[in-house]
Amino acid sequence: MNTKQLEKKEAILEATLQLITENGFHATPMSQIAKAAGVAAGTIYLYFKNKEELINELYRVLKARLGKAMSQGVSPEIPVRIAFEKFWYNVLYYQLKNPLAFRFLEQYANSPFIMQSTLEEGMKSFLPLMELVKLAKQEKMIKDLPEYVLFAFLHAPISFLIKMQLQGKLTLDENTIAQTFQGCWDAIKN
Amino acid sequence: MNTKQLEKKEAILEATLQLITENGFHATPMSQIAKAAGVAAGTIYLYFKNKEELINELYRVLKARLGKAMSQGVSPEIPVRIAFEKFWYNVLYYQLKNPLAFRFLEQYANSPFIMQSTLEEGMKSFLPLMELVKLAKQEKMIKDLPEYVLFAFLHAPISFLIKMQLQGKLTLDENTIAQTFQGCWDAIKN
Amino acid sequence: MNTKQLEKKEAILEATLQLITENGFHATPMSQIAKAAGVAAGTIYLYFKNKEELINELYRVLKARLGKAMSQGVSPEIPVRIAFEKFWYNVLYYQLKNPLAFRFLEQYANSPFIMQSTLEEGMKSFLPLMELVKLAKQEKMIKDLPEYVLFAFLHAPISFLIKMQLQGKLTLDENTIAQTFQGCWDAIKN
Amino acid sequence: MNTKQLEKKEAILEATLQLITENGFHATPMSQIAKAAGVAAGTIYLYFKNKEELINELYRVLKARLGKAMSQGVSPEIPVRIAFEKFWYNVLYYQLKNPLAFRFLEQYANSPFIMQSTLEEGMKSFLPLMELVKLAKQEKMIKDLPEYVLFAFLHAPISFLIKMQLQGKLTLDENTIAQTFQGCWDAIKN
DNA sequence: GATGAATGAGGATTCATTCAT
DNA sequence: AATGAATGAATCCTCATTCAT
Repeated sequence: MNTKQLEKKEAILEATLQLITENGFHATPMSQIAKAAGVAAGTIYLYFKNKEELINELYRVLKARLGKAMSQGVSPEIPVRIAFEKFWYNVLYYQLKNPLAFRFLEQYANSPFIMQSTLEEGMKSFLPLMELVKLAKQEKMIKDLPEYVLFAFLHAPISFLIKMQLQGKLTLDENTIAQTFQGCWDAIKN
Repeated sequence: MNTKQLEKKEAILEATLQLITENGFHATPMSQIAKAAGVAAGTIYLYFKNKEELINELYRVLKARLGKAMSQGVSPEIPVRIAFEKFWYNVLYYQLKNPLAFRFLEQYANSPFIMQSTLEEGMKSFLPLMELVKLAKQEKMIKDLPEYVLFAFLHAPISFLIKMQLQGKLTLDENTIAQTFQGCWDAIKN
Repeated sequence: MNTKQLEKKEAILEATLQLITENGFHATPMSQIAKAAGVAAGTIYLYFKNKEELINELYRVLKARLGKAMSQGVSPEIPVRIAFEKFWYNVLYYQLKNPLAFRFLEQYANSPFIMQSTLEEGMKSFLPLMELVKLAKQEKMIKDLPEYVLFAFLHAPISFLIKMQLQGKLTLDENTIAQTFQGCWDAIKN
Repeated sequence: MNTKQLEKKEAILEATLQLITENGFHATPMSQIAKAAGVAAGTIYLYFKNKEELINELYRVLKARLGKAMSQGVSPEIPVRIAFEKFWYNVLYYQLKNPLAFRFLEQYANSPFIMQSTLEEGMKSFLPLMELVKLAKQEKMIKDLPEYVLFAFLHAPISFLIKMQLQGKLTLDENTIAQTFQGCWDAIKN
């Protein structure tokens, strides 16, 4: 695929994200996506098999971007506690800077439109964090709990708070954010 | 509305919960709901103005049930720490016993089908817990953080874990559950 | 049928006239008619076989009333010219005083809802006038034209003008009315 | 719109005229119109926003055609009396040659399906005749009556007689037609 | 590759009519 | 006689997808 085609595909995904997040899957006709992306309706089908494939691909792309952003600046030589903090802040700031992507992932992670296989592939974004959890657990730095439970404490409150912030119910200042991370850490630290 | 009519309305809501949670809003025709509820298609419209009203009413009903279950056995004279635990366990067990309701609420809380007003009404279910948070904060039993943050630590990890358990990714035994609550408490306690 | 029943039937016809003239046949559900008439939906079917029968009966009733009003004060001993005038004025004033009935008859005379037999029965309202036309023609007081043509000159312009007046496009004062009748007469007189 | 598309639009209008005049607006499903026009149901919606728009457009088109036919061969240099006659005969023959259009216009001019704006646009077809009426009145060739009254004498009887003829109640021969026009003229001439 | 006109299946909703009460 | 809850057939319209250009 050449550059022009990649741009076209990207435009379609971008339009889909925008429209489908605001209006919902079935309230967004393919024709509307095509219009917003500046292509003809039929063109979408040159890049995506059908509407379901389109939305699944969007899910994959956004999850991959999130995963990439999350691991930014994290490397094995960094102390574990600091690595956790980096992951945590990376996710927080990335989500706040990409509210549409965040809302899309929240909305469709539980929907019947996203296939099981897509969901599982999406989980891979969190692999580096899961690895760190495993490591820290082995080193007794954090509690001896099932990994999903430890992950829950790191992941779930933050998502909830981002949602609240995006809904305007809350404004997270630097200080609160720091305390919130501290809370997460208090929940799991040994 | 007499008993027979109430039963009919209940049957429609039940069928809606079942079908819409499994297949999604638009993949579930009203005719299918009617059939599953044992009524004619037109009958649904005697009880609900339209499909959107139906799903919003379902949301309201399920939220109200959850709210009622959550406050079971909680009263002002109970020590704060115990009250938190009661709320927390009530939610956990109610959700695990009502997986369809849980999945429905997860799926539709972020969807465009549920109206703002419905969402706001639904928030009332958590009022008693929010009040307790406020009280505990005043009494310096828990950290001096925005109430939404404190709430996030109590609410979000549990929801995440229920989802994992319902997806079969995890089995929460008594011991893990207890430790998980301890983690929540560690996150917020002073 | 006792008085109470007659009143009920009359109320149904009245509601039908009102609603169906304003909104149209298919935009007026039987349930709405029932409500406006102060009866239950099923009750209408005790008095009329179905919706079509109801509207046909309404047509018959209104035509009969018009016919009755039209012949008011006309009798064989009156001079022909005066009799014409009486008919003509009777129709004019009756229609202006019963705009709903006028609009209904205008609207439904050409619609597929009114059966041929109803239309033909309705024509009987005009029999006395037709008889007068026949007589006047024989007596060479008016032109030797087909009776329908003569009738057209007496009937059609007046209907058109009533419609205009009801639409607010025109206000017929005494003088204009007199001149208009004169025009009709000029058209047919010998 | 290219030729093929114009033909398609025309076919849809033609089918609509046919079916809706015979059976009525609500007794004619869009699917039936589509079938008769040789297109798919959805295709109609490429050319007309909805059923109401379709019928309104049909009204506009037929009114415009009538207007065009009416003014055929009329020009300012023609003597007024002759111009009236031309208008009058043009309308008569056009309507007799296009009975479906006539019946449609009769039926829907008073229906709630035709919007006020459509009606008003349709009135423009008669502008040339109205102008002539105004002129003749100024020149004292015809009576000093409100223009609508003068128009009524020219327009209404003819419509009535066309209807009678189309219903088979009457056969207008050359001679009768001429005398009928004479009647109209007698009604308004000074 | 790109277009967008055309398709036609599918579904929400309405409403005339019935019938148990 | 009167009710009004229940029915389910009927129809408008949308929209994913195709395919001739």
